Amino acid sequence: MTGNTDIIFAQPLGCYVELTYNTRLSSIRFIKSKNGLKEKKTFKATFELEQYFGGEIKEFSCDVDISGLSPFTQKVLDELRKIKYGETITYSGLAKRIGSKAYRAVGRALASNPIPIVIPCHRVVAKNGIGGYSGGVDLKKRLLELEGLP
DNA sequence: AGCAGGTTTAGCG
DNA sequence: CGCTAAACCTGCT
Repeated sequence: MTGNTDIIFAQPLGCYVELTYNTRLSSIRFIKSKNGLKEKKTFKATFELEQYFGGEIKEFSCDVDISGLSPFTQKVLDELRKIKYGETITYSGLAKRIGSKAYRAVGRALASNPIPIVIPCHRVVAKNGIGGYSGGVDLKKRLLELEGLP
């Protein structure tokens, strides 16, 4: 693998974001380092992400590569991408959408989601609270606020 | 096989 | 009202 990566600074989150590409966008990760990293923008999705953070766009048009994940997980993530900007859904609600009541398994699927934000796992909240998040609940809150949610 | 996970719901103090 | 306990389903070790 060539390991093509882009890096941008996400103002609303207060941290850097690293995007990894293969043939498609394959993974996103958050970098908490305070040291000055160089922003690098070469792929379309990178610009989209930057525009998203700036509130200029609400949806992503780029495709993602989740072929390495299990069928159930892919199904969950695929369904999750249909959740629109500014909307939220509960773990059980999402499970119901794919014809299952495995809300616990849904949480697991989201935890193994390689591409947060583009696959809006932050829009999935617990029925009685905000729920959890791979990159930290604090990060999740900021993402929700960015979309105008309490 | 067994365990743990980004939950949920019901039951008690 | 806040907390503990058991249950559901999947992916991993």
